[in-house]
Amino acid sequence: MEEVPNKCDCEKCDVKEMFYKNVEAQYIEIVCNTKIEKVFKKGDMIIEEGKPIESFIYLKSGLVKLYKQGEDEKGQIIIIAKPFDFVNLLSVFSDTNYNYSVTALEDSVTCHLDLDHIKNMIRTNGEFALSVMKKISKVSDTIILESLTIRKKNIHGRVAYILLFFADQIYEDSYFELPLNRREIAEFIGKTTENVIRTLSEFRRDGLIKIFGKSIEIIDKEKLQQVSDFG
Amino acid sequence: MEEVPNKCDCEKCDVKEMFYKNVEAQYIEIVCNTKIEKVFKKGDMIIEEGKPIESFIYLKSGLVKLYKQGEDEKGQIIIIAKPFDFVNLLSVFSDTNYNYSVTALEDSVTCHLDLDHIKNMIRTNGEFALSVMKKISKVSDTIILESLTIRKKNIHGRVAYILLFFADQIYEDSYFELPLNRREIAEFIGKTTENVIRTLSEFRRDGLIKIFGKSIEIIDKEKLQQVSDFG
DNA sequence: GTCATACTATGATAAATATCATAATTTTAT
DNA sequence: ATAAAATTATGATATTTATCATAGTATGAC
Repeated sequence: MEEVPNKCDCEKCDVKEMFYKNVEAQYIEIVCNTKIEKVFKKGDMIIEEGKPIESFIYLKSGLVKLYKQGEDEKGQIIIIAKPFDFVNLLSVFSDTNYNYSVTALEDSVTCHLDLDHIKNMIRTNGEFALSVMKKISKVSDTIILESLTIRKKNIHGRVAYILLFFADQIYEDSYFELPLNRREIAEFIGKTTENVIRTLSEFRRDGLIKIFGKSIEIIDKEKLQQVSDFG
Repeated sequence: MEEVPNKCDCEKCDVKEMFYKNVEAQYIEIVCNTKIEKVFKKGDMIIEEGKPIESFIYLKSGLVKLYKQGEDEKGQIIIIAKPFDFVNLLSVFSDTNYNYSVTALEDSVTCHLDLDHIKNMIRTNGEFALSVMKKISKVSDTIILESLTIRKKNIHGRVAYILLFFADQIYEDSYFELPLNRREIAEFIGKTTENVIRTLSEFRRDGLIKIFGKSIEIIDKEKLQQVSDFG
């Protein structure tokens, strides 16, 4: 992991949006001057469960997984987060230590803002406070509703859902390279690795997808959608 | 449902705590004067999925369930909320309509505060903003972590977990009346009604609990805890 | 390049859970 | 009070999913 101090110049940054819309210039200055960017390679751990929460972190580029690693058991993936989904806002205002870990699924860059500065801005700027609140609320909502959606499906529905999730929401392409291995998909959808593999093989046999190792091509999207919806 | 306008006089109210600690007297006045209390009978619907979010609601007394009701399928219970767990803060700052429904499991009283007043207070009072944020964050965290906890258990573990949840966190008594019927327990833990019933019967046969209709007495708490932890 | 290790794959079997059927019991409505 | 409806209960069976076993394939370390 590499540290790169940087000015606030990211395109399409939600946080910047909140800043520029709502925050006076001198505060932007302070926050930007203390901002740190960190560069992570695929597989690097960004946040470790149990460690103290020291800054306000969001993802600038790349892809990460949030997960919980219980003792020797298998992990549980909570969400896959893409850029500008905040990474650590689940507990950042309610807890002192992380309840989950975050690992880079692809080479990723994170922005770290001083937590006290952010809190000061919330204290002194109401519109900014409401923006942050809206963002937190949205992310929590998404996690909860997605987990309910997945939980009512059988394994076929769950695997189909994940494939469409990557195709539609992450890569916007019917051909993509899976950022998770089969075990991680299993940890995301709450099934065993073997059955994830088996289900993918079935989808391939039925002509719904093509599999080239970690690469997937969705062939019959309509039918895959049906499996996701009704499975 | 009965409407009762009321002053801010509730004991142990988290919101009042936030107010008195952080908010100037004139704001308290405004919020209190527009506060409405509503009285619900067991089984009454408090919030209906899809309806617009019009106020900031929290539970003063009683017990409620948050759930999602999909078409003709069975519902999914998200959490059981007790007094001073806010009821509607999951989406209140990020959405215009409810993503879930709320129904009273016991006779309940809710407090309704004008949403615009609350937002104004957040705008004008930083400490209050941080308090609200902390509360939202905490509730979301709890929901997410609880759902992960349940999801890694088998049916025995899940039923044991629910029984201990009511005994320890809701009623603080090893003897209590279940506020959910067997179908609702099933909707909470994501298993079928029949298997919930069967599991309760097994626990009874094994001497872990006694069952008198909806009333439960936990006989061997240590063993039930083991089933919850390792099942 | 080769070896070790992890990942993908598939079959056989076991275990867990859901579904279907039926009946007793409790609750609700009239 | 009684009928209807919902809930609780249990057994039999089917289905789904997990586990165990084994092997091929890919990947990384040296």
